[in-house]
Amino acid sequence: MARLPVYLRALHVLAERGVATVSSEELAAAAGVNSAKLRKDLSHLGSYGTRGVGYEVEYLVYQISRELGLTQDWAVAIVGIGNLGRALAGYGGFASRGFRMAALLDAEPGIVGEVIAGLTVEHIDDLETVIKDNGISIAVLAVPAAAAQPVCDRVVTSGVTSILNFAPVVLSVPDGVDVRKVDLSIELQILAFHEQRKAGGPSGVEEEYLEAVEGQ
Amino acid sequence: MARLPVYLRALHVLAERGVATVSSEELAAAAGVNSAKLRKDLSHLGSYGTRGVGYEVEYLVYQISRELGLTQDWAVAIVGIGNLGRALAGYGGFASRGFRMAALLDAEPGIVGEVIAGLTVEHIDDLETVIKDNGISIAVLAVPAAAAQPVCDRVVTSGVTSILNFAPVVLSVPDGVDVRKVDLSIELQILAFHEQRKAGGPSGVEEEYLEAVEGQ
DNA sequence: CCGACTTTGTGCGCGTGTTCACAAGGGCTT
DNA sequence: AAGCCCTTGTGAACACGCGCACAAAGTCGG
Repeated sequence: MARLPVYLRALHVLAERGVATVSSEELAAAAGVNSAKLRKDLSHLGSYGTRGVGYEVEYLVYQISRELGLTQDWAVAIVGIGNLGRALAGYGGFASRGFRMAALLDAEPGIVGEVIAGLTVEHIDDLETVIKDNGISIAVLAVPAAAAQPVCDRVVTSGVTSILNFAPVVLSVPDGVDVRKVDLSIELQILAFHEQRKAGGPSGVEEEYLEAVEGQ
Repeated sequence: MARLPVYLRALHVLAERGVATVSSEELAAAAGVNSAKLRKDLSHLGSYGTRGVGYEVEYLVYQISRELGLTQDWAVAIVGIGNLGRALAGYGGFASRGFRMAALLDAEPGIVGEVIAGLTVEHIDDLETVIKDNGISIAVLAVPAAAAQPVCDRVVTSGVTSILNFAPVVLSVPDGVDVRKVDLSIELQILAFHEQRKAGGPSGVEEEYLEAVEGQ
């Protein structure tokens, strides 16, 4: 389930506060979901709650981490070390959750060799070797749109089976390979859509258009 | 609908290639969705197709842009000019879609005054003034987790009604304010979850745990 | 001008995910 | 030890979105 990471974060916050046990109601509020949904989610990975009391925070953290596969560490490569790639390489939220930045790759000669967050940027020509030698199974693509599909094909051929794609294109991959897409522009467009709705819909422009046409 | 931006991008690509008309089947393939779903989506914003022919690319671009509110320009502020904030400020995908970066804000004295992508970073103390003077209705939060809720409260008070949140916290906002959340760590965790499933589920660790406990 | 072909727009059934509501179960107090 | 209270876990109704399949509609060739 896609909500487990949210629960996990809320649990970590509670654990830091020294909270030992939490009810589904409280945790649901912290995670911003319905309490029944939370209980059903948790029941899908076993019965780890105590009726009349709630869930033991520490144990639940362990169970969710295990379910998500965060008890093992995952080697991640970032391909494309532009502004976004650099930001991702330096983002602390990854390392703290079992994700290890194992390689940075770029095509630009001026960038190759640079050291970022303790890693030397390698040339994309060595992509296959780097991925295999480091046992990388997750790749993050922060390359230009035109390069995304070719790079994608190469990382898949090299054995990567999970891809986080920041390029604004629809990647096609073989069965068995997972792709998640983050498109910053799309997020803003969705906000603009709702923003416009609040302001009374697209009517104003519509009428201008019709008037312009019919006025001829 | 959240898919309209995807259609729009595919249409832009087609328009650049000089394609004048497109069938739902082709466009659906380019956007990576089912053709019936695409037709239903498009029919929700009016009947802009011609049976037996398809959709006129240019006209459809206009209609979707209008529906999404991209025919007007939106003033956007980025709060938090760390690595991620810089990457966002320099991201070309925004300006090309009617989004105008109108202000950059940060709390760090060493960053305030810096010029990024043609904009001078302003101090967050002036947040209210900056937002009102520039007519900003959309804010992007790229601040540390601890600062997210206070900053959120301030931008909302200043009149912002749409927020794109990169901080790993659940923001609480009044009714009428839209929040979209992008959490890079969660995306990776979801990939790890599926990755683990491919490798046979969390069984290995489970057994180790049980053996360790029962062996006592 | 007509018929065959193509493609849109949509009614309908299905599966999934969500929520309500409650029974089962465990702790706590007396 | 017994009853009360609290919280989990889940059965069942509900809502929603998806996709199939087909009728309506418009184009193109003869």
